[in-house]
Amino acid sequence: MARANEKVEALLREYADLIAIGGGDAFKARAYEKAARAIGGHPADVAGLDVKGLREIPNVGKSIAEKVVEYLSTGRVPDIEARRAAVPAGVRALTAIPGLGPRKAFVLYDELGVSSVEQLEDAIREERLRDLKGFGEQTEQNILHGISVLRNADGRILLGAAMDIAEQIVAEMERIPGCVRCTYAGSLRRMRETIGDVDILVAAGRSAPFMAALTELPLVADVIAHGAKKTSVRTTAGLQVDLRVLPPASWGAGLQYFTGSKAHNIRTRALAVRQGLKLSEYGLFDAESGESLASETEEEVYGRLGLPWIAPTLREDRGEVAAGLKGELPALVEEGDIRGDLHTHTDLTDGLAPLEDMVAAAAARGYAYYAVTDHAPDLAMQRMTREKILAQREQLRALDRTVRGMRLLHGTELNIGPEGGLDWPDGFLAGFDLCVASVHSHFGQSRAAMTRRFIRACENPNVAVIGHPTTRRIGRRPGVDADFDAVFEACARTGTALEINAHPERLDLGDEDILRAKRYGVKFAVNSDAHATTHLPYLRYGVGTAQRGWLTKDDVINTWPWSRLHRFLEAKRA
DNA sequence: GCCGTTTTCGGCCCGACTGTTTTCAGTCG
Repeated sequence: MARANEKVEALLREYADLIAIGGGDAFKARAYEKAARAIGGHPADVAGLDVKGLREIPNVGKSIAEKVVEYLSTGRVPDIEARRAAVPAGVRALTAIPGLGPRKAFVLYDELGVSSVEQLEDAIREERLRDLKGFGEQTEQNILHGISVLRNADGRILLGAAMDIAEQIVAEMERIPGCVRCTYAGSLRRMRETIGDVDILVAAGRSAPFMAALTELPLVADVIAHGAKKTSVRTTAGLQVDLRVLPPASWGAGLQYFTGSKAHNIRTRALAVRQGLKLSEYGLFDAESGESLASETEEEVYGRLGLPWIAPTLREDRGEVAAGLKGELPALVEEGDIRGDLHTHTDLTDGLAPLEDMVAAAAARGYAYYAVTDHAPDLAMQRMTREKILAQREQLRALDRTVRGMRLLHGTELNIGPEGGLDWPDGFLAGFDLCVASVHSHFGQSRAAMTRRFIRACENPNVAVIGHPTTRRIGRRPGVDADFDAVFEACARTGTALEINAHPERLDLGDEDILRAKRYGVKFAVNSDAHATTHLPYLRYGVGTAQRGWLTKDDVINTWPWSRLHRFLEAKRA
């Protein structure tokens, strides 16, 4: 979604990096980083704000607000351009190499004139680095290795892929004698949509057996660090995995610390400091006496700080600590609250499994209702016809009489055409229990046309849910450009739910958009979009994303009993 | 550069690991 916020965020991040490289005040660099993040996550478009409005955003003060206004009105900020002139862009690119930070990057530029990854490789080959203070032969090797890592895997991998690896490693660790507890932490536990590295925690008396076992796993390609408290490896897929072994008595403090986020930890540590306490991964201590006050469970640690336990998916410093202090944390939707999946496919279109198999797999998950929503004819390659979908309806109704405890819904996933039209006329659509409508083509329309297109779809009385609203594919394709605030408003006005598509390549809507949409009073549907029985469990990632958007059961229509969901669908059609 | 239930000045989270040093700086999370 192209908002001015993202551009401003990138600009401020660049400025922060340039300050760090230039050897400026580290706290100043961090101030710019904090402001960048705050603006990136701010719900309102900063393009419409003046200095006063900008300063109401946390961590944005007079100086940054003025730079942002200047940037938005003229496209230029002289201070930043001066920094750019002093430090070529290539030097900043060097800091993307793992193990090479701003200080060493600047030394390379200052002493050797290196200002690109290629020049750095040449300098290493010519052995020009080892004469520099703080550099040596090993550093050369580490940088070369970092460059190859950078080129092979550009950083983060999808939530689902990281979860698969983490769960394998956790299972291996749990088999080792002496393992008291083991789980994954970090951004994975927070259910971020992409994962930079996986943090595994073990509670045990001795660390050595676990450290050794990790380095010997077949999926390990490379041992990055191997110590008593921490071991880091890189998997064959290029994912970094950090293992930490903690004494069982500090499990809760360690889990809290390594779950993060960094910003949440800074917030909780600051809260501790104000109470004369010190919070580290080993526990919550009295700052004066050093006495340990809490460490065994996260509940104790948060409790001693005056907070209720905060769900990991909320720990992004989006106001969860303040809400916790006031007792106003939302009762988040949980996977167990989901009563049915409202967007699934069968092999009648591009799914892999026949109707009976999908229904059996859904029943095994304990759902109260389940919608089959195969593609409609405008997605031409699916070759759908009225006859085929009506035959499926017959088959589904017959199956419904044999399945106990689960209501089957016959639906379809319609295509929202370039003008906002749908595959079938209203009369035919009225025969479905539920229609999901999604954009599958013409991604490049103008913002105005795309916005009109979504709003027209919302205004169709048969459309209950807008499927994967931005149509992004994480890491492959950005979302379409539309005025989503206008779309969210239309959804709220017409009683149309927005999907939180749980497929790990989509997670669409994403957390930031969910937070924005919720302000309009929109309802959501967390759906798997399963094309195979094995996709039904993807729902967990959608629920995690919904939690990251602070959603409760009441916000999510497929947690509702059928009677309430039915009324919601009927109200739209009335 | 930002911020304030100790504050408009003086803090700003904290520890592990590595490689270079011989007590520490840089990097990372």
